Amino acid sequence: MAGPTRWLTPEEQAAWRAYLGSTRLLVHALDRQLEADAGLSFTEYETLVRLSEAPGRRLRMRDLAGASAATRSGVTRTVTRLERAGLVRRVECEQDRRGMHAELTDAGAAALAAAAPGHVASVRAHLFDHLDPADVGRLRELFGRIRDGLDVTGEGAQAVPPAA
Amino acid sequence: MAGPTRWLTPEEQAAWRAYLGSTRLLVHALDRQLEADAGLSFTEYETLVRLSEAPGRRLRMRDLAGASAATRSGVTRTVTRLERAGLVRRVECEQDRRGMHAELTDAGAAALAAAAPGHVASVRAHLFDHLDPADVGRLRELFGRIRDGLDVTGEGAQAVPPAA
DNA sequence: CCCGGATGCTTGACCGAGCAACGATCGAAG
DNA sequence: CTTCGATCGTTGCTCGGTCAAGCATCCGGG
Repeated sequence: MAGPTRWLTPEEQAAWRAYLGSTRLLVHALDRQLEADAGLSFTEYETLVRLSEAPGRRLRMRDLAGASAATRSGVTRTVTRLERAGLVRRVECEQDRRGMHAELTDAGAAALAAAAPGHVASVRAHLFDHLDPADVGRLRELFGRIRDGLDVTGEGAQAVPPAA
Repeated sequence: MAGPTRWLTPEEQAAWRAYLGSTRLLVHALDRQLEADAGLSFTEYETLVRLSEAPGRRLRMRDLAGASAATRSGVTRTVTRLERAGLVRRVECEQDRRGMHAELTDAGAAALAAAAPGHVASVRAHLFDHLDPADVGRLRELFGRIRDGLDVTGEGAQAVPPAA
């Protein structure tokens, strides 16, 4: 530890709690909405989105994992679930025989198309309706920085620098 | 649905993804840090914090649930875990014989005191070091509004208002 | 060519959280 | 006082996720 703890100011604490609490409620609400409306979990929905944006509507498992901040095993199980539902198909990789592609099926694309409007409406209602354009830009820039500070230096040692 | 879907603008989409991704990474990092440093999950840590702030260092289960955006059953299990570790004690409620208090033990207070500096340092390193005071105020106000828009009107019907 | 370490995906064991259901208790209405 | 609906906390079930181990494959050094 570098020195005495610098506790959060009341303002920081309030911001931190509002951020945590609202995020938890928001994700939960989106999850429920998707599940009720389209029979998809938020994770599954996001997986479909990634695939739909990828060239050839397919992505290697590792890339899917990297893009989602999830572990490989989590991706495996999610894809298995989606495959069982017919929304995704596994395709072997020719260049690397270890590799696996997850490929969006037509049914998957249809499911995504059906689920998207409700999901977007929910995100708008709960999040963006409370933000003006300046907020959006600020949020983007701010959380972009936070993300970069996290996923590049993944290790916890960085959390409490030794001296400087 | 009120009308054609208003998709997210590229800016909104970027903000949304940065927000989601960084939050996921952040919470995960905090969880790992706490677990490694103090043997507590983030949920457990938060529970101890709430109790430490409550009068008499005790809170009813329902209030604990309400404060944490968690379900009653989740609180039951968390408290059971903490009780098994000796950090919390269950105390029956005199006014309401259905009720249960969770009360912080001295060992619990000590565990919290030991865990807090590292946790706060981690929150600073990953979050507040990227924010200036104006950002903090803005975040607080903004997420406060989002939270209020979510936990008061808990129902999903509000997500897509019929007309107005 | 062969071998050893690294990488990619999967699987098994475990854990934490939510939902639904349950028994116990409260409180208000008759 | 009795009764009926609502509330509190707990529990069974299931789901989704991580961790660690495993097998197959790749790739670079001898």
